[in-house]
Amino acid sequence: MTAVVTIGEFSRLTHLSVKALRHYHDIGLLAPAHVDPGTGYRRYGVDQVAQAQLVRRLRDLDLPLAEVVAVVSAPDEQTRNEVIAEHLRRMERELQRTQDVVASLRHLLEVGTVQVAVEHRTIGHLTALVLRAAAVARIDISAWCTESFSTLYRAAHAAGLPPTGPAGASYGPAFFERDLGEVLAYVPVPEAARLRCVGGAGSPAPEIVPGGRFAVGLHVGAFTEFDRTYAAVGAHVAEHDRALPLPIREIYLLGPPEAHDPGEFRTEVCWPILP
Amino acid sequence: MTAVVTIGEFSRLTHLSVKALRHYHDIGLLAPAHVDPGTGYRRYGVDQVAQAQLVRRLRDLDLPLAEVVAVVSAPDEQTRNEVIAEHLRRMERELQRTQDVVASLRHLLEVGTVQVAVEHRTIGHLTALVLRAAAVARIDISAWCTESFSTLYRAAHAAGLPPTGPAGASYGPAFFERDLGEVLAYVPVPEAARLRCVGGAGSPAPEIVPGGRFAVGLHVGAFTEFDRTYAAVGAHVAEHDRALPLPIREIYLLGPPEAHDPGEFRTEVCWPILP
DNA sequence: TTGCTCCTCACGTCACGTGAGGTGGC
DNA sequence: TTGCTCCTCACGTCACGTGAGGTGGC
Repeated sequence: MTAVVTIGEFSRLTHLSVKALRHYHDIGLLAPAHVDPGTGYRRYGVDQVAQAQLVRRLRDLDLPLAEVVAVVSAPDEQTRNEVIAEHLRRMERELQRTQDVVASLRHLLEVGTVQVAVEHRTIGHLTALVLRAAAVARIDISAWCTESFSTLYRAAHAAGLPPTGPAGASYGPAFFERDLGEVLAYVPVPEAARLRCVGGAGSPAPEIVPGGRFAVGLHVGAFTEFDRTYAAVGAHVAEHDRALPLPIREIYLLGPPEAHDPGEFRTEVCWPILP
Repeated sequence: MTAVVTIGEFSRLTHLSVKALRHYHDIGLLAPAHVDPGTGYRRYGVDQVAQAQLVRRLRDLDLPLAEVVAVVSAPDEQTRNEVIAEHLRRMERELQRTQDVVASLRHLLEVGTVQVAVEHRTIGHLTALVLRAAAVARIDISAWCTESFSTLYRAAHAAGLPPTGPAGASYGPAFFERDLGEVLAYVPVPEAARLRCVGGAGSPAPEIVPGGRFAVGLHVGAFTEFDRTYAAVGAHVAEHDRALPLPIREIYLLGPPEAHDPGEFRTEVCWPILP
């Protein structure tokens, strides 16, 4: 028989607040060993502290409660450790992003707004291997692009189609206005590809990517700084052209995996305008 | 005359979502240059993008909106940079804490619960220099203790009173149950000190710290691991003694600033019990 | 004229914290 | 018996996101 303690005692044992303990009971994580049916008084067994210690550390790492439940009720050690490891990787990525933003903020405060030369260009229709998604969240865009272009280049290579120009992607208005919207990634291939059967089932098939008239600015640097070139191109358009409510296109002249230093990345930002 | 754009265009220029822009307008941060009185349509000037870029970076760093307002409306560059710098320091501390918790989690998963030898001890009344606060938040406890003990040791030294034993602190029940409660820090000094006029105005004065009967366990290691020894001592008390609803005392046998490696810290955790 | 954009509520999210008002346990 | 602990609502926090329902602009 292990001893039982009141919620207040258990709080002192575990360094979890009474409010938190009641909440964990409400959601089914860490239910007390016994609840008095008349008074509702909670009694915790001292053998529950081990679980409480785990919960406390996971919450201190901001693991969402739903995942804490998953860890605590994991059928085996491996499942449990995988949830934790995935969260630690998420935190690593967050840290990297934070460092990028700090650098970007420093850059903004030092340099102020950037000057970007904006040119007008008519882009023709392109034959290309295409991947699209109806709703990509802005936070996921980097991972989505990495994966998509990897797939596209592999498919082009497997089909013996040499890319005929830089890859690109186009972003629907909702992607900016709602942080969630349609994205299309493409790798240009020879026109003749359309006549051939390319890839297997599930592989990207050749399509026509429609062209148009664009105001174009060259973005030099990391993707975290994209808004600065968008601001320059968009401001130019607002002052000199008529913007069209079509997707904005980015053309990746130089980027990963070829370039490793984000400072070297070169991307054209193409803003659709009235001809 | 700078051009004006709709909220949707401004969203594409700045990479701030339309919902976020409306929210920033509501709270008075980043108000549009013009609002149509009839329709409520917002029009932003393209010269507002610079401010928007700053806001976006600050929010990406999780600076609270109230402080973003403070930065954006700072009277001078120095005020602005100080708010930002303070936030960056906060983030540094957060990172350190996160790394500590990761280590602590790893330790828990590897070692499991710790064994702690618990002894019973009657502690007598102590003459000591004392600092107390009615409500210290758990997150602030480390900073509060560092500052308090620094003050106490300086006061003892200035008054020519050599500490007669290890320093300690006592934590009221609410400190654990509500993550916010009374804390008292003390440094023991010779009894004769009570007869002398010590320190100047505002300096801690000598007092009697009441003793009592305690269950005592030795905590070896970092303060982030405190809950493990609390669990051991508290469980022992629950099984063998009657706990009293009095403050729990910690006695700092070895800690900062003398020891630098948290692995070496030694602290006694004293749980008040019925004699 | 027809979509499309824009508008304003009202409510949801997440993990508790903050009281209010009341009762049981020692 | 007297505090003290414990209980359950109901609401607040923070920075927007998610619709609903409706109107203006090109």
